[in-house]
Amino acid sequence: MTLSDSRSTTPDTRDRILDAAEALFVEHGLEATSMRMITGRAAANLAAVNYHFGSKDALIQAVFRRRLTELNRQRLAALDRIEAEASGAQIKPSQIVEAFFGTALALAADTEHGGSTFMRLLGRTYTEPNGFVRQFLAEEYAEVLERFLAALYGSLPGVPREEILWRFHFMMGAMSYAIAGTDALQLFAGTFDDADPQRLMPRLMSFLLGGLRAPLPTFVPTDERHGLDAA
Amino acid sequence: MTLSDSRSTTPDTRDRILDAAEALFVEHGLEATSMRMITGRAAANLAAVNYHFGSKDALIQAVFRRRLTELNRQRLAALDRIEAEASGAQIKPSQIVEAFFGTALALAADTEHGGSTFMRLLGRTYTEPNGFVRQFLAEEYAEVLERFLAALYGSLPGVPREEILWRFHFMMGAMSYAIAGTDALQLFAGTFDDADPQRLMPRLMSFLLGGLRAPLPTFVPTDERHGLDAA
DNA sequence: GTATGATTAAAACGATCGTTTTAATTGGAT
DNA sequence: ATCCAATTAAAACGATCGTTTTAATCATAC
Repeated sequence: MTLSDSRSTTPDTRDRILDAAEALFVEHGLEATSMRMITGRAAANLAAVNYHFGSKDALIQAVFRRRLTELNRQRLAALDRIEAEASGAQIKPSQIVEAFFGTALALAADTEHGGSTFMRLLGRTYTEPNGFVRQFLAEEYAEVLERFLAALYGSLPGVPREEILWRFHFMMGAMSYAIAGTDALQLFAGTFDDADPQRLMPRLMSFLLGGLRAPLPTFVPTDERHGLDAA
Repeated sequence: MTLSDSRSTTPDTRDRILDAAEALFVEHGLEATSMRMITGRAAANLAAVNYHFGSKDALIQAVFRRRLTELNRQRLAALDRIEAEASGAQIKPSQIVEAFFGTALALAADTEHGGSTFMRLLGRTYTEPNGFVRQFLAEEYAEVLERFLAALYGSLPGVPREEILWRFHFMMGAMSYAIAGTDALQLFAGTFDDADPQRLMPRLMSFLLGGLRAPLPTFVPTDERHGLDAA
């Protein structure tokens, strides 16, 4: 065997490196995390990363792929189940939203197996400037996005697809901030006591569905202000 | 004079460095942008950054402060105007949202004076892991956030403040992705033709207000699934 | 026990980083 | 014209980066 037996009682060097890198990437970012920081935290030799993964870039991909493959598999499985239960009938947008974002939030709530750590990393990586990371994420997400967007199109007939695409993008942003919330919100409001992850899910879901089902914007071609009526 | 006369016909070295750094920070990120890249693009000597700003960190702060001070000044002015016109009466949440996010989007639509460039940078910096950047942004935003959150609390009586705080956070995430949308969405959906910045404003506003005014989540203390009714 | 392949250890590689130092050049005021 | 402060230019600093090389150690099959 060459790589990743991965079925041993104590985590081998390869897994320790992945865990250390994941945690450090969240804490300092991809670029600011050095190989020496990673191998130091993993109690491995400096050359171990290049030996097991080939390069730092390959390690970054391995860190993301390890979690992302399983997350997207769960997402597709949830969508499959919904579509099977509907058996051709109309699917509610809330079901689709919950399948996509609920699965992610469930992983983000899993603090025992490092899922929470990874989701914080993933949330801030959607806007990562690093070119190869962006392309890698795009490829990893291609199938899932295609499936879920198609499902949303079908569940919201009459709504322009561009509008759905934008709103899905907005929902991704809200989710990203929701997951990173513990980091960012404490900077905003001094004391932010209610970071109960159990409440985060319904909070985000209400917000996302409210935004998704909001009245369509009335675009005024001139520079006249748009008229959104009150709350 | 010691620094920043800043009223000359041709941009001086200091301004050229700020513009170059701003553009490079968007393209490559803060850490991945080197002093040599900055001074090279600005047609300045390598030592010019340390001479005019003192350090790279100080330059980063200068890049953000230059735009952020004016943006937040406009935001507070818009809020002042709204509260003056209301003269004690109830203010609609849509007005507050538009004052905060509309001002930002207007800056993001200003491609002539680099406002668009900066807002893309700002959006991805909210989740920046770099410690000193986060603290700097928190300080720059402290007053504005306090004012706007207080205004939202007043305009949404009966809604728990924690809920408003979270939803404001979600709105920040949606706006961040909205501004970075041109970058990120083209990775998602292959051809994404409708990036008309004129339509972005009403699109985002509808979504934000829909999310802000969504029904409050019903939190179920057990692990029972939450019941959000359909679309 | 010994050979063999996988892994770890230790040291060094060239490159680039942010910063500093020293010198040259500029532009006004006297 | 001359001095002086501000700015620019050029070169080097030590530190750290990702990576590679070479040697030592480990585990296992024979």
